[in-house]
Amino acid sequence: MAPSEQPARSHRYTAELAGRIEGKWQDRWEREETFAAPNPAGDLAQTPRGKRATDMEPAYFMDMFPYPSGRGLHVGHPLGYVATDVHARYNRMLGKNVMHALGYDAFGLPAEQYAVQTGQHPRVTTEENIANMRSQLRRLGLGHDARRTFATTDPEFVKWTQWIFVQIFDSWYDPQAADGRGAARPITELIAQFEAGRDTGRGAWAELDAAAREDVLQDYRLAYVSESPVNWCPGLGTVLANEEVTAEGRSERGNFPVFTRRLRQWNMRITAYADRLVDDLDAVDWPESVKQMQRNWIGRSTGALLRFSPAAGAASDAGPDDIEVYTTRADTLFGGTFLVLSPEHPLVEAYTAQRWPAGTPEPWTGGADTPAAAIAAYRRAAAAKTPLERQEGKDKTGVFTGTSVVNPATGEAMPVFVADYVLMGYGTGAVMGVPAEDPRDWDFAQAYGLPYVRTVQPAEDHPEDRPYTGEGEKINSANAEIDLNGRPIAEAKAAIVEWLGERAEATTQYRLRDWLFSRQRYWGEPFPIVYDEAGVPHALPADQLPVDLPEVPDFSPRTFAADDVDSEPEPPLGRNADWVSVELDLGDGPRRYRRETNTMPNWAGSSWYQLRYADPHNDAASVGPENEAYWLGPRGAGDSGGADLYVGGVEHAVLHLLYARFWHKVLFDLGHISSWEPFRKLINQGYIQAYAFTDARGVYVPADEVEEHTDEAGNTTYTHGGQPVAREYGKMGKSLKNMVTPEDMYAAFGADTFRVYEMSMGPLVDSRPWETRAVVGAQRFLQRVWRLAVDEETGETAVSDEPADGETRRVLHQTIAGVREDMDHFRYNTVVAKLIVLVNHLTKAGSAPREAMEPLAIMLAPLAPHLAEEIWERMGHDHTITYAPYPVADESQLRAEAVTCVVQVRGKVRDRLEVDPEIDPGELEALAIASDGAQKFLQGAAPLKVIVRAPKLVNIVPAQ
RNA sequence: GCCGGAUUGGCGGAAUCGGUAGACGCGGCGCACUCAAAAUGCGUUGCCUCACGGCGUGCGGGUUCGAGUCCCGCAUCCGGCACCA
Repeated sequence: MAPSEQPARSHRYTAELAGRIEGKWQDRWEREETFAAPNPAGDLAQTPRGKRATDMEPAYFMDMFPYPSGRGLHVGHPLGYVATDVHARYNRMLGKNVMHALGYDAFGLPAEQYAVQTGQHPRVTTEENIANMRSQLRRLGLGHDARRTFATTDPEFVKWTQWIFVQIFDSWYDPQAADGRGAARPITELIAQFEAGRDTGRGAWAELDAAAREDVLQDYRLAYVSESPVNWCPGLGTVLANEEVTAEGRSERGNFPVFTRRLRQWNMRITAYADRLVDDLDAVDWPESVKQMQRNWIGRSTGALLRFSPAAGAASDAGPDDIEVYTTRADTLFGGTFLVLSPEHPLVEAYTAQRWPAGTPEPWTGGADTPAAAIAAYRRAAAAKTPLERQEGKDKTGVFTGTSVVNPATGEAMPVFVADYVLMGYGTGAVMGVPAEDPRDWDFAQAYGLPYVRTVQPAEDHPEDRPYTGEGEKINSANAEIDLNGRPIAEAKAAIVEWLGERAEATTQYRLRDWLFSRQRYWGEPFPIVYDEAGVPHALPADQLPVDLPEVPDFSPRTFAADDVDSEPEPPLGRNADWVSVELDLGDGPRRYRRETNTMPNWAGSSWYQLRYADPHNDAASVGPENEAYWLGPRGAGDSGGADLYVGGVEHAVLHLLYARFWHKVLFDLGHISSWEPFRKLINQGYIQAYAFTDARGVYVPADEVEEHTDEAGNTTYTHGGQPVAREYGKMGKSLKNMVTPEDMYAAFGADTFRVYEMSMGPLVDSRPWETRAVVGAQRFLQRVWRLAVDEETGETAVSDEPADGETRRVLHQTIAGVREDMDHFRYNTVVAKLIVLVNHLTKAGSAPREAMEPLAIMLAPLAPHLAEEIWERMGHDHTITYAPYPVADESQLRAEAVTCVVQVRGKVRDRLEVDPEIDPGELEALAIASDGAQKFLQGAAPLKVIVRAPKLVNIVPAQ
């Protein structure tokens, strides 16, 4: 519209004016380095504000940093960033030294795939995407310390990622260290122990050559190469960590089938930290659900290893080794009627008999003439199954080995089977079959006609034809030496392990597997590892880092048909022969080495970036000790240390968050840092979801063109171009044609309105639907604030220096008290509601006293920082509102002159009284009983009982 | 199957110490201003009932003077794990 049309309202708070105000303050914050937080030491110790870090309480708030994809943001992406920004701004006003910055997690497949398509180097694409994302986010007014930003792809950052890898490679887990709790120690300490005579398991250390010594060390290093079963994904052309494989046995990325193959790959010995990763969850303030997911993922279980010997005469002539099984129910040994080996178990051959024993039931043989033939066929079939197929249907199958072991408790023979319901990857890969107390063993016993013996008295209503896994007294569990009958399960477990002596050992097992750490990709960190002629890996010293990515003719991973099980991984870095073969001096003169050609997984950079924000330019250390201790260090006994707040999506509950905890603990053990957890408090923000609409063909139509209709019966229907469409609810995105972008919001309302709306929609942790038409509510609120402070006709400041009236003071101080409380608990939705109440009161009162407007501006500043700065300045302040002290409620102003007391009869409200807040309870009781509402029920009679909660409530119970 | 979490008006949500259920916002309805519209302001808005009044926090029980809130049982939905011995 032309200005001449509406001269009277030329100073209205429109999207256009908001945009001007926002740009002004964003420029000024940048120019003045408003959000620069001083470090105690190093290059970031000085800031324009001149405050010293050591004079302030540190507060470190983090977001899960973004992957700078080229696809652009939608309104859901900034939710967490706005929340941490609100929290950070609030804490600055409480006088804390707030560190808040944002980096970029920039290695990964999308940039690589884009590079493959365009031929452009992924670094170019990545940097463009980062620049683009940075400008998109700048418009939100996030108060980040720009000096602390970085990308995981920056050579300076890669250098320290590689350095940390070397630390992990050059250490082992000493279970004796840290007073028996266990800790990572330098590998040199282990070598010294071997030199002093510690058993290597492969002969005397002094007699071993370099390659043999390295073989020994590889069993201890926290980063090691091993040939072991891994998840090979031909469709992606790379191997994957267990955490990256779905329950269906497919890749989380791309949904390709994943196969188990034995390959030589890098691993991280995260299993060494299993106990601490479980136990230390008690020290952090995280959502219980995430803690539970991590506990489940680590899967600690306590039980016992039991050893079974071959039955005399039944075994092959060779006399095979004992079979060790893991069980959590050692108490059920008397009910063990058979034994099962996983198809991959190393003792399968040794237990395979020459011929079927006389009387072997037909189903046990799998129809084969000899045990060897039956087992070979069975193993072949098992190997061809994907993990998914292996668990599908859960029908138990297996074949008899022809051999039996002896049950040490009963003396009975237990036939040994091979069956694929037993997994090689857990426990010992062998289980004792106890049909009566295990549903899986029950199913197998049913299928193969094996007997069962109950060893726990089932509950009375328990059906006879079911296994019983509940509590109860032991039965049928006695022999000449031990009698468990009548005892509870827990006691029986301990007793049986003790009785078995040499044949048993109490132990702990974990579901967690070591972390497969190498990938066959281009766009990742190269390993800081070279191999000598003997194939011995050598870590590169810090002064030779970073190892930069080589130029290669083709970035793409070599992928295969999704079901091509026999394909071999082929790392793209191997395509540059000049890079792979290198001459280096690692302390013993220049020699020729071959570089490791795998790259690190995506998770590497995010496993330690929480440290780098604290000291982003340090080129002598990943993080300087003084800066780490200040920002992340423990603040008292029992405190783990770590960032004060970490906000991000719950999808990283077991991947990133487990890896980051693991690396953090290794660095702690090695003495590089003082904190032993990376994140003290974790909040998982909810998702913003959106409605999408499909036409009669099931094709998505643009959601912003859909019209809503409500008929007289109140039914709502939707049409697009006059045709009915169906509504569904889900993610926001281009493919569902329901994407709303932050830019749309800036253009229509301004960034402050967008921020306020996102914070007011509901609790941070809940998911909620996006509704563009509701954003106007936030805009109206900010417009009212603006109108209180600024005359819309003249543009003059409208704040008065007259004192506020009593009622305004009361509302103001109630608001301050409530808002503070809510801010402390991240309840931003109710903060907004309370500020609206205050603003509505001032609007209704028709006055804007400075006494109320200044606290209002400060309370509004974390949520709508640009508008708050603008009116703060117009109220005569030269300095940014960022560090204005947060208001404190004056208790003496909170008391009202009268309060409403409800009069209840049998808990139902029957009357209301206006009373003095200080009223005497006895007086209030008399007033309540005399009230019309109460007398209607009492009719003059004395009440049976009266509960008085002065001054708010009286509940009367009449006599009848 | 196991483990977490949820269920409150047309919609998002408040009430978290057992004490006025529905704050605040969207949407709806009405009014003012306006030639008109937008914007803004004011009023109203859980359901049933003309009203008096009654009923209401997923369902069924219980504890209590009083229950959205605590206890027992059930249903539905969301998330995670799932042959882990």
